[in-house]
Amino acid sequence: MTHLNKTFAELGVRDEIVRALAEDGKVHPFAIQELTMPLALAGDDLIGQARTGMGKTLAFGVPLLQRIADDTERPLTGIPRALVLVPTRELCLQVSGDLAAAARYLRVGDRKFTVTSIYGGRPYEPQIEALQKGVDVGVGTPGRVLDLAQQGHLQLGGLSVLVLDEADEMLDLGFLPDIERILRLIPERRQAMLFSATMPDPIITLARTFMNKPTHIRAEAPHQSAVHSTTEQYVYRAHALDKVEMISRILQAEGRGATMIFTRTKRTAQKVADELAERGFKAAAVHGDLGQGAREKALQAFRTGEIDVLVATDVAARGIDIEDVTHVINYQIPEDEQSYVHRIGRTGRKGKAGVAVTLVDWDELTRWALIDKALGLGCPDPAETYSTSPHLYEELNIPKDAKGRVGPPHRPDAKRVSARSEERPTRTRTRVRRRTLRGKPIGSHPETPAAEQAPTPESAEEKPGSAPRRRRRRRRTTAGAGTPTANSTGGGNGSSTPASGAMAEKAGAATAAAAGG
DNA sequence: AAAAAAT
Repeated sequence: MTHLNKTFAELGVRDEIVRALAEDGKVHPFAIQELTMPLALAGDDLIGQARTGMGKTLAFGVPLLQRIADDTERPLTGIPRALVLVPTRELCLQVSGDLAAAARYLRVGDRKFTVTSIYGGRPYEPQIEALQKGVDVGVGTPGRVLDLAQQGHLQLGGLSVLVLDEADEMLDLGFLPDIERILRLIPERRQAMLFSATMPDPIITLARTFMNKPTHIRAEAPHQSAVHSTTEQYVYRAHALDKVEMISRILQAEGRGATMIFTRTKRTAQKVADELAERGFKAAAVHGDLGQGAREKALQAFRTGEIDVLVATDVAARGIDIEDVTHVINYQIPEDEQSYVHRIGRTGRKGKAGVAVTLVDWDELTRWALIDKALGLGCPDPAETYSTSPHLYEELNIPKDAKGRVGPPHRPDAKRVSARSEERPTRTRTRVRRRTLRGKPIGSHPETPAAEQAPTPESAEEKPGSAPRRRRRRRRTTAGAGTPTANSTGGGNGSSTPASGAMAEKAGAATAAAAGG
């Protein structure tokens, strides 16, 4: 599922790039990279789809670098020849870092090949200076790219390659206007490559309006789940006031590594991060209300392991590649199925195992059911999982009541707690779907580690100092589905791409991180 | 309806 058979060298990638990749442990390309190479090098427009963490960045990055570096008819002049657009500033830094790493041995005459990031929230000067000194590949966010282009500092007339990373997001309503403006500044004759793990049909239809007979390449068969089979998905119903407590217990699970917690709003992200920090966890928040410096600082601290809990809005849902993220927790359910796929895609990358826990609040049941249905998870009503999944239950050490139901955490302030616990939806539990949920997480491996009774770090005591927490509404729960593998081909509009051959399974290799500031 | 993205 992840790899085919050739090496980067065998695919015709030039020595300088092969050497850089090899030094970073990348010798065998991931399936999407190998499938994309021939078409991308030929200059074809294409839509590339592969699951999260399976090497999409280099799938367009390597051929992009190779193509413009090899173009003898149009030697590099320092005017950008390729532009990669991404939805967030942090992803901009990551992608530009990845491309710069792959290009580090390439040279243009007597200078180095240049990749630069162009994004907002930072002073203009450094970016303008870099552009004036000469840039071969630009990686940027729409707003700043447009801004610098309109100011005349970024010349887009020389582009021969345009890439939309997280393409479905880039073509979503919020970004579309900017993308359309940028397209008007780019030469008609250019190669366009769109990549994402999720590509809703309407988006593909829209994409075809500005692409030239794009080939749709998929590393997995269309019917396969967009989620890795190596990621175990759990869904629980949870009451608003219990979420932080539940999470604090999950955070004590044996084997937990770096963990990302997603919220629907910026306020909640900050609140949860603060509460977890108060409880002694090494946590920080990342969301759009923070200054760019704080955003990058938090992400960097998370990358280095200085902190191991990152609470974020969807600003960090896509593309961010951090090794060893073992758990992803949805404190609030995502807006749609694409967001769910991308959020939990922060774990289980490159063949590694991952755990995704979604907490669903009563108010979110209807919306959750839609996501469940869209992804075929088979767990539409978390309320019914209330007393199931004893397995995970033990593993996460989430408290349950005498009847074995996942109950509210034990709190000194028994009054309030008991009152609320009586309201718990004991009733709603139909047994119908229980079989689906019994025991192991839906779609996960039958064998899972046993429980671990880790003591709560700090029981939920009332913090004198902390102000009475304002509660927000929104919750989530339930389990996920397992997944597949393999490759296949997708027939895009007119053209289609051949499926891949046998996929050798190999861990390691491929995509890397790097960010650079 | 939320978040992101230029200032």
